[in-house]
Amino acid sequence: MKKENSTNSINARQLKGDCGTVFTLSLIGNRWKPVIIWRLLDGKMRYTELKKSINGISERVLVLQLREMENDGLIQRLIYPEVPPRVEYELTPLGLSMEPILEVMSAWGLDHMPQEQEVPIKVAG
Amino acid sequence: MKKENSTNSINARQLKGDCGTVFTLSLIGNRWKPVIIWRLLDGKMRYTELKKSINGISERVLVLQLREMENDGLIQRLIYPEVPPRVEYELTPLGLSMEPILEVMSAWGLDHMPQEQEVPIKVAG
DNA sequence: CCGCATCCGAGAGGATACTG
DNA sequence: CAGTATCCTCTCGGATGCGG
Repeated sequence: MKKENSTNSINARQLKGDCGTVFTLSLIGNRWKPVIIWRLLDGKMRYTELKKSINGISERVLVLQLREMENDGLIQRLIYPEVPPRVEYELTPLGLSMEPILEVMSAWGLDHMPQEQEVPIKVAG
Repeated sequence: MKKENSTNSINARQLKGDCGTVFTLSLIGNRWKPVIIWRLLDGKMRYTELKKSINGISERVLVLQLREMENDGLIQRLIYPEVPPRVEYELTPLGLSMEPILEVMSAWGLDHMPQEQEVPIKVAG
């Protein structure tokens, strides 16, 4: 809470802050991208692996998100010319650089969620 | 990039991470809320003040966002029974606790935006 | 001054069937 | 296996007019 500016006009810090957050959220401020990045922080994954690990996402949406993230330079798509086909997704350095943001958001969320229920760890492996 | 888990199953860190980020983004992961919080970090503001300071937002959307944020406990609405009416919006402690998140997102955004153009500071005051 | 009511278009995200 | 192709719903956000 800085009151360095006592007038009602907007200051540069605010405008730049807007800019930054708006840009950041344009890349990851939606339903699935943070989850995808979170998964890929443990290393590259194949398409079906991602799909199975992300509960509730549809195929269409997963592909759309992956394509957008590839265009934004957050992930890299690795295609192996094999039969059956094999595609892996991997974070770029830019994507990796988002880890601190996700950590902060995750920590705040866990701290302030209504009732912190422990997530069941049991997952089909 | 932690590879503490070499199997393909999901681990607890990931699930909790999802949870936290999804919850956090459900509160501020949209077009205007980060900007509104950013404004209020400098202190409480009146409705019209907010409207003028946030370029491009419509009245309807501003009110909707403010109501949602009030319901989520991020801001407090202060009504002064005067004529003409006077309403001020102020961050709650919960809303204030989001400052670090916005700072991190803003910093990352400014660092990685295509061309960092200086924002013109000239604003009608 | 501070909204609320109404209408509207765009697009995000979902379900499902099909293909190289 | 790794996607396309359709179709559909629902919410977000915008424009505008009115009311206490």
